[in-house]
Amino acid sequence: MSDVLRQARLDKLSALREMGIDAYPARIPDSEPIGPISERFAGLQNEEHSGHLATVAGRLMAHRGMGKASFLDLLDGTGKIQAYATLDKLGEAYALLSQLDVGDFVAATGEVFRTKRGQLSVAATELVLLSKSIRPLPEKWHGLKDVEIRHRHRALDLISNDEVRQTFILRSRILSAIRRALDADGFLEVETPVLLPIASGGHAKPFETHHNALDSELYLRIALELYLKRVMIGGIDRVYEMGKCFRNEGTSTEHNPEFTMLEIYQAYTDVHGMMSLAERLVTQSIEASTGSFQVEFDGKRIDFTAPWPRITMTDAVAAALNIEPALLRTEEAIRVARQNGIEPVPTTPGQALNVLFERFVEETLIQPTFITDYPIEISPLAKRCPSDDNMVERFELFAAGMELANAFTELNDPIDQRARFEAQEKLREGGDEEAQRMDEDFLFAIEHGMPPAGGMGMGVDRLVMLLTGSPSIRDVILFPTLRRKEE
RNA sequence: GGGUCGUUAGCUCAAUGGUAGAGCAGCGGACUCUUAAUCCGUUGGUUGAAGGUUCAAGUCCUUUACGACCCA
Repeated sequence: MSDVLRQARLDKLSALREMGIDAYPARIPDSEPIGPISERFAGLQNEEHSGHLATVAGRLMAHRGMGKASFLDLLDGTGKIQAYATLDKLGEAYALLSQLDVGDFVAATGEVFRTKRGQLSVAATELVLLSKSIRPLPEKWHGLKDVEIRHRHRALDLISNDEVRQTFILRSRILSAIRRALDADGFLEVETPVLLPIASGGHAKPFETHHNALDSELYLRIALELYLKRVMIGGIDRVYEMGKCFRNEGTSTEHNPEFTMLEIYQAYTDVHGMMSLAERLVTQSIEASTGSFQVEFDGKRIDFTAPWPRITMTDAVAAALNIEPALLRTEEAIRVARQNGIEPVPTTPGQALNVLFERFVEETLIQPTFITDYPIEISPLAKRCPSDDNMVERFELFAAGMELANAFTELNDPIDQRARFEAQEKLREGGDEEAQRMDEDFLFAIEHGMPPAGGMGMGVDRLVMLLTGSPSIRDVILFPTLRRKEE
């Protein structure tokens, strides 16, 4: 950057030192939050004085000098208030103003009053520099728009763009609403390892790392599933974890290599229990955050009022292609895929159904919709449907064309589970790098008996995207993964 | 991985292939009720990087970095 602006502020630092002022004092005046003051004196008439002496502290966001009087806008985490600084009230301390810049932190003490023009203000009798900034903030009116700077230097984005700050406040409220809802239902939040000898429980390539002291390769987790099930096998009937998972793949508006996953396991229920749990969680998140069940997202209006429609994958694909559902349950499904230009041509009916779904249905699911009954070959951890050996009891929840959640009646048959893992390893040998890994430690646990259970995973970032109307996952992750830039 | 678009002052943006500009911020001055304060004056540039075409390149071409969007 041009050092001229920085140098001007460094010169002010020197000037302050000569004035005997510490620009970064360790002891600061006691102050009160700005927001409550604004609320308390909202009824103050123009030119009326409250008689209340307040000290406020915040970042200087604007400085309007009038010669022997100045107006300072101070912003803290709760709100903004104006300080009115005049030569006659401040005396020699008024000289401090000439060394202040927008971006500095300042405390002002004085009586709360309302100006002629109706602005609630503090008539400063004392002005104290709390911390000096030596770089200029982005421009006050147009703010910071450059997406790259916004992501690389999120602090500036948060300062400049109020809606960004609001998004992350809402994110926090959504997360705590989820925890509150689950805790109230008797779920226990646990923490399971991030560094694993084998990354299983999902279809994805993991990040690899190395443990020096153990001299062993480790992987970053791609899912929480198999460890949470071990906890449930151990007798914690209702368990969840909300934490980072890592997938070694490209980025998009819906993908970040590290993302926040919520996984929930509940003994003595099934996929249907998970459906109503999904509806409850989203409903309570909305009530705790935006309060609005109608969400504007990417130009579309999405209505989260439950219950949400439920449709089988087979019926959804059949409707999209205008064919008979029965056709998709047989080898004919492969022919249908070929006819619709699917490349490479799937080898099993289940894979064909899944690819057709992803190609022709997924993006059309704008309103919240449960898609149920998934092919077994893409669901190695889910229990079979009693009526159809080729399908499993599973749903995925879609909204705005995005996958929001994924749930099953959990497979608790250890013999079948081993066979499913073996089938996955075969796929891996056939070149599918994302096929799931055999996890002997998990099999060891499940062989001791696992209760019947429902389980669900939910993409927390995507839920936050929808509820805050953010079209990119990078809008809801404070520090999204970016390529390193040479400076 | 492929395609499209973008990158110019601290920030937001201009500039037919022909002298790189504006607003805000900054700096100097005036101003005791402003709030995008106002008024006068003024500083600030390796146009992301490298190469090429041309009398002349921010602009055209090639390569490249980073970002955004779309596609697989």
